Amino acid sequence: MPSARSPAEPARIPDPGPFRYPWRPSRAPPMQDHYEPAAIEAAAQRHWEQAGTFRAVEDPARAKYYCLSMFPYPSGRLHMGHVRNYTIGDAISRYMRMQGRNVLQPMGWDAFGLPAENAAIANGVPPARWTYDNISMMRRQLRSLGCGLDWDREVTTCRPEYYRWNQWLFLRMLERGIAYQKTGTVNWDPVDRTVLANEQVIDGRGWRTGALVEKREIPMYYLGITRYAEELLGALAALEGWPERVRTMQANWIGRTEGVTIGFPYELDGRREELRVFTTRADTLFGVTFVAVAAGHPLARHAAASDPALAAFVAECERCSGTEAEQATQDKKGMPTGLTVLHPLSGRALPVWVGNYVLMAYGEGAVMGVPGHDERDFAFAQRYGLPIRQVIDVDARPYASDAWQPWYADHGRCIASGRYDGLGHEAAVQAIAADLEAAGHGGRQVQWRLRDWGISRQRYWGCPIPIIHCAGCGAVPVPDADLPVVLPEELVPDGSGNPLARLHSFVDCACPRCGRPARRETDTMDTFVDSSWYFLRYASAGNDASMVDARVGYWLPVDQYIGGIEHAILHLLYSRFWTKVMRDLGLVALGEPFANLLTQGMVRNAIYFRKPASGRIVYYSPADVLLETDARGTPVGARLKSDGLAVESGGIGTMSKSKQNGVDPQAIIDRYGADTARLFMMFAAPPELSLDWSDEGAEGAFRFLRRLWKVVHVHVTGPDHPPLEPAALDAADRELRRLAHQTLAKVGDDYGRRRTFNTAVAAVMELLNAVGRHAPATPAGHAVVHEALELAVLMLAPLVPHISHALWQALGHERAVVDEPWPAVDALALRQDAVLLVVQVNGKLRGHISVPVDADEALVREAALADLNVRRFVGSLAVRRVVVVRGKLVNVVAG
RNA sequence: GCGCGCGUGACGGAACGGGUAGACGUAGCGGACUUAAAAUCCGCAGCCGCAAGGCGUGAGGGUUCGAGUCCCUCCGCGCGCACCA
Repeated sequence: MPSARSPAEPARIPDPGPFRYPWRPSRAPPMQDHYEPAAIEAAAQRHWEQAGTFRAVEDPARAKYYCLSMFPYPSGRLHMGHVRNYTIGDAISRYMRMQGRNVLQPMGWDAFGLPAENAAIANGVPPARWTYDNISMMRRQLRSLGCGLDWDREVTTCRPEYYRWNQWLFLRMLERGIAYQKTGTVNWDPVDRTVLANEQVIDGRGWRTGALVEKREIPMYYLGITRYAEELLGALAALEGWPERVRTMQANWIGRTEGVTIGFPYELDGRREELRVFTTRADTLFGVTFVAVAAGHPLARHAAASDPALAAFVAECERCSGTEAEQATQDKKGMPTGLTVLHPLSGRALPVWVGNYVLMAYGEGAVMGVPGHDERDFAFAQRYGLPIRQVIDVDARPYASDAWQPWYADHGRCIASGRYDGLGHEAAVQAIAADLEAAGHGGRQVQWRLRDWGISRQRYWGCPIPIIHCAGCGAVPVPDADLPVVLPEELVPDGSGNPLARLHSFVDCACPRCGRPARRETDTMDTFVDSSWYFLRYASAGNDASMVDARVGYWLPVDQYIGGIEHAILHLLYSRFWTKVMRDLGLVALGEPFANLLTQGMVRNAIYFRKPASGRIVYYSPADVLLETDARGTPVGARLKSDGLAVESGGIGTMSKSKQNGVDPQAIIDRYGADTARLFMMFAAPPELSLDWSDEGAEGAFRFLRRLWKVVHVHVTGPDHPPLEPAALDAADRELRRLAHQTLAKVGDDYGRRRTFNTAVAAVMELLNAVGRHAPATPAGHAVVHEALELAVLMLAPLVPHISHALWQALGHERAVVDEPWPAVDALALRQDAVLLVVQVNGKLRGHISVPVDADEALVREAALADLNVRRFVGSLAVRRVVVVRGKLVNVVAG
């Protein structure tokens, strides 16, 4: 996903000032000679807790940095995706902290949702109990991971003190008409008598009952996100800190299309009506030979009322159209309604068909059929024997209606179109739109793909919608003074409808308007509502008097948001919308909540399975499989450890329960420590790419930390050394020192600008390898090693904070490493006398030359041409040109 | 079908603005240490070749002194999504 490469950190990093030499030749307290992660991780975490290190306090004098990872759904245990997400966020947070920023890194729980109800159905435990238990478990796991989180700002969306503000803002939207009621279609399980989520419908049947799912029209609440379509689309361009890919996806989802709405007049029961369609190809209007409507279109329903065959077809269309994707894959089918409409310009009569490929939700729910120039209409016309008419000419190419050619859909000049003949695409669209408008049959229009956001869910474990239904007054908003409408937490759903609806103490109430007995709304809100503003609440934590307060002005926008690519559309779009609504209500000053976005890749693992003759595939955990390799290490087969028999490889896939290829992060933390888990996650791949789990890789990360520990141990138990004097070093010491500062410059760039933690780790590994090879001959040499080790520990501190905490102490420091500033690069250390240049002849590598760093081009050229191997390859050829790239290479062009 | 990406050793990946392809790690091989194994340390390691050298970044073409990187065509894989009219 390189297009989604992390953007540059736009904020200016303060100048750290001149380089200082902070070392004291003090002896550190005695150091354990073995790396024992459990003990040092507990000690480091205890220190942060006692010092309140990560408690964020607003301070207008300091530049803030709001680093936010998407909060988890409390499903039970942390999975590797969480570990990756929170390690990336923590690394960025700790790095920015070292840069002197006032960092806020909060955490919370997206605690409402369907899995809690499913668990309740399976185990008979109230969703609340299950959810709160999971939260305690996962909070403990997050602490053991060592994330620098401000737990004082924890947000739990299933708590009334949070969701009361969902209700409060919903009422404000209702007052302004942004929230409104209309009917919507839901999946109805006739056996369980309950509404099913899309994911609970499998092949058109209810997941528990297997009953054929029916469609039902029920009243629901909607949020008018389409009013913000223009702004949501337009503002994308300014979100420079977002991956291009996500912006494109959102733009496609919002889907702005310019076209023409065309009304086809008809008479029905003596009344003059118009069938409206939307098209981007108004220039093909004279090629229309039929009009197709969606199964849910009023005309289709009208015709079906008196035609049983059509009624059956309409019912069939409606049954299988669970999702739009599903509808997209089915065979294109249709049926005539027997009705006709008139062409608005030619007056010709056109048949009206019902087509299963026409979407009720987009445009007008009807399309004009132009088989001559639309591939889908062409197939439809061929199947049902409808006329095909050419009305666009492209370079006088011969048109034949027996087979589709791709160029039929190209723009060209109108023919057989009366007075529009000869016009090009744009001119024809203009002219036809103008004439339609003059005739009162339509005109130019902008169409959006985006639809309003239906938030009603017929489910228990969610935020109650604050409405009371009164026989006399209708749907009455709950008065602000009566908020929150508290969700009772002791109910246990059993799969047959919403248990709230059967709880009289919840449902029975008095109408706030007339006082007569009334019924409380039992629908709850879509959980995307909860996650649409939690990032604002972190900045207003604990405020019982208002939804948000002035602290939002300090912390927002989020400087860095980190989460999975699967949220690229819905969550991020809803959050942007919600923020804009709050802005328009005067609650916040900002219009976009997330300045920079990092979408992390999936965590994957190998998949192994057997497919027995009985047919059902059985998956095996990679931990239970032994790989066989040939002499070169190429895998040739795999066997199950338990029975020694072969298993098939299913490649690599996202970790999932169904594929049995998940790895429990807790097991890794228990075995190697949190630092190893974190280091492996950050080293194995750049954050935006998918990451493949590898036991050996985790082992390798652990090995590196153990070696780091050992190198520091050997150093601090070695001879004393004087303070570093950079000016008086021998060549080898100077070289190590140059590498150390070069590495520091690279790692700072990798963390801050590129967000490529994997290459930063590789660079520190190289530095440590060099330190291991370096045999200091003098006390001054030990001072250089000391500096290199200190820099290594500081550089690794954002990634592996626990071992860094311990090693920093061992190197003789009283202040905790977490409070240290990011070290400054010593420009003097980077200075080199000579530089090695690559020499090519005709673009091929033929040698290297060493030249003074300030050598001019003539000197470099001369040195290159003097090189023996260069002379050998140039031979008798004439040197036509010598390209010199300063500090890099010389290319001798000969021929 | 459309849109957006991505194809580099056995594997994960590196190569940042067109300038030494394969950093770093994993797996592998050889050696040291050990009664032995593990751990650790040292070394080898893209392919062909004794070497000199040649060939190599999915395939083919182009631009350039120079292409993994830019452009075109094709193939494969992944993700997203609309039969969007």
